[in-house]
Amino acid sequence: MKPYELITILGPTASGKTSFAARLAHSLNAEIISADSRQVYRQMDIGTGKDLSDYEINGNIVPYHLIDILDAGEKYNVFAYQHDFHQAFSQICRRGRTAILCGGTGMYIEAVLKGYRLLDVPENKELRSRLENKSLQELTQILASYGALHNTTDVDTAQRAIRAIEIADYTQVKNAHKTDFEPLNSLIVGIDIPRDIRRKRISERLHSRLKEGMLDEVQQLLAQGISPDDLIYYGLEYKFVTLHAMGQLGYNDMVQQLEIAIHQFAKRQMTWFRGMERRGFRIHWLPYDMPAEQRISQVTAWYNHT
RNA sequence: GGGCAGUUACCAGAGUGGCCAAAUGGGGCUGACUGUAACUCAGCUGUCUUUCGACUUCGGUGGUUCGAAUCCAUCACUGCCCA
Repeated sequence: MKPYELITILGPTASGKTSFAARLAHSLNAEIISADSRQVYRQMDIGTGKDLSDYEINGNIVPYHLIDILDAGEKYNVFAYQHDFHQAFSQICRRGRTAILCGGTGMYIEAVLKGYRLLDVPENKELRSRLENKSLQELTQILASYGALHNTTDVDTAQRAIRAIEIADYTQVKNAHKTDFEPLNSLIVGIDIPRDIRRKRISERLHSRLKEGMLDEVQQLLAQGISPDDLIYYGLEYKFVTLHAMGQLGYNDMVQQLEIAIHQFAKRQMTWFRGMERRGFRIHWLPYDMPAEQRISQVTAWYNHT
């Protein structure tokens, strides 16, 4: 069996994966590569639950990558992630250290582990405005007219169909090259947390983040000129708090709806991880409440024995 | 004490004699996803059954009727108004 090239730690939000990954990294003299589609943004700290203090173990900062690499409001996507991941990964390898991929964005994790072949397709505003008012049926026809589909994403909504057309169109016109990253052999560890405890933690964490100034964080982003729509697109915290800031949602409704949305998000994350297992990834689940030292020695043993 | 309104599945809430296991929304569960993924979308959600279907439900009880969530009586509870 081929030796592991890295360790992946995954789990739903509020499962404690970051603090575990940091302790593990500290113990293995490893570095962490984040797999979180929202923590890439600077100034989006409380709402994305960055908890940068988690990376400090016994006074040492565990090196981490792909956090705070973009300004809020900028665009990011799987392609960029795949690229950035490999840049960080090869640096870490060059230093002779172990890389720990840790995060909750299932698609980003799968993209790098599986070696998705992607193309850097920028947003095509002209194309989008042209497709804006078309029905899903029309869009499906347009997409079909491009011939071979370049992906297998469910094209079940106009939004997804438009992006698929954008990609098909770009592929044709520019004749661009796809990324060519190899799949990676990773030990995958999942943090297993019972649903009721996960839900309880999510609720508690939401309330403490509100106390920590989550509303101010959003206010500040708005004050800097970031458009409400962009913030709303970021989802969850940024969506509901922005709606509240814009006067479209009362405080209590915001808290209530946001809490529900985060629970639903955590469920979707689990659906993705189970899907990965169905697609052939072996995930080693460890209980969320197993003592850290025990988890570290277990993971270390798995990692070394491949 | 008197008057009126109400009591429907986890919640909200339609339904006012047969087409009702009961609209719709929310929640919950399961799932899809190689492209903005903290997105977006789909299915299920009384019980048993893979399906067909069978069975038990619409506050309790007792009636009317071929047939009742729907009509009548009565009891209980809730809300509002008058005392």
